[in-house]
Amino acid sequence: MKIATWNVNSLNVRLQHVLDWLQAQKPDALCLQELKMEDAKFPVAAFDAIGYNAVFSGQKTYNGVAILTRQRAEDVTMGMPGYADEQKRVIAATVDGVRVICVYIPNGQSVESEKYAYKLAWLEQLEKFVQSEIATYGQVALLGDYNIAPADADVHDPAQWFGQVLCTDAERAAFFRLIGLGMQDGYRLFPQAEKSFTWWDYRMNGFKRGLGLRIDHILLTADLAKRCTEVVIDLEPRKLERPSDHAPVMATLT
DNA sequence: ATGGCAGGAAGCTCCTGA
Repeated sequence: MKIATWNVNSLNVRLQHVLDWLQAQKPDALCLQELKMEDAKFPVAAFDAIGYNAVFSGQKTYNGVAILTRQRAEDVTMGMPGYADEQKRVIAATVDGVRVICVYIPNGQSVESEKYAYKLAWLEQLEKFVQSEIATYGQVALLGDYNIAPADADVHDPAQWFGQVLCTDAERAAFFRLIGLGMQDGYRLFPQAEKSFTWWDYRMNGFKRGLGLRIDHILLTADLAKRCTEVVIDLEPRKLERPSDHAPVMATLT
C-alpha cells in the first residue's frame, strides 16, 4: 500500500501534474492541500477517468483539502469535531483499513501575527483530534503540510531560520507532542540524504539552490511504522513548468 | 535595501503563502 501527500498550491493550475503523478506512482491514497477551489469546481470527472475517487473539503481562494483513493474511502469526516473553523484544513477517511488524516496546518505568517496564535491553538486542537482518532481506529496515518520543520536538519540554513515561523520551539514542541501520541516520523524511519526538503521558495531560484525546508510529513502509528518499508520525497514534479512549491512525499507499507 | 515569486480575486493592487 502506498500513501502520499502533496500541497499542490491550486488544484486548478496543478491538475495535470496531479493526474500524471497518480498514473506514474499509483498511490492507494493521495492527500492534497491548498486546493484553492470551491467544492462545486472540484474536477471529480478527471480523477474518475483514471480510476480515482475523491473526497474533498474546499473553499474559494484559500486552503482546501482532498483525499484521492483507488478504493472507495469510508467513514469520511471533515474538519475537527467540536472545533468550528471556516478554514478547510482537515479531511479524514478510512482506506484499506488505515485511518488516513489529511491536514493543512496553518502557516502562522510570523511569530508576532495573530495567525501564529491561531496556528498554535489549532495545533493543540489537532493533538486532541489525533488522539481521539487513534483511540477509535488504532492504525492512523497523519499526512499533510505541517508548516513545521521539526529539526535543524530539516532546514537549509538553521541560523537564518532560527526563531522564525515554521521553526520556532513552540511549533516544534507541538510536532513532538503528536509524536508523543505514539506516532513516528515516517521519513526518519530510514537513512536519508542530508538536505532533504519538501518545499522551496519560488523566489531567488530556491529549488535550484537547494534552499528548502522539510515541512510536509507522514506520521504513522507504531503498527503502520512497522509495515513501512520506504518513504521518499519525489523531486521530479518540482522540476516541471509552473510547479507547486511543494514536492510530494510517499510512504510504502507492506 | 524585508526585496525576490506565485495564485486568486479583483480590476490596473492587495492578500496570503512559507
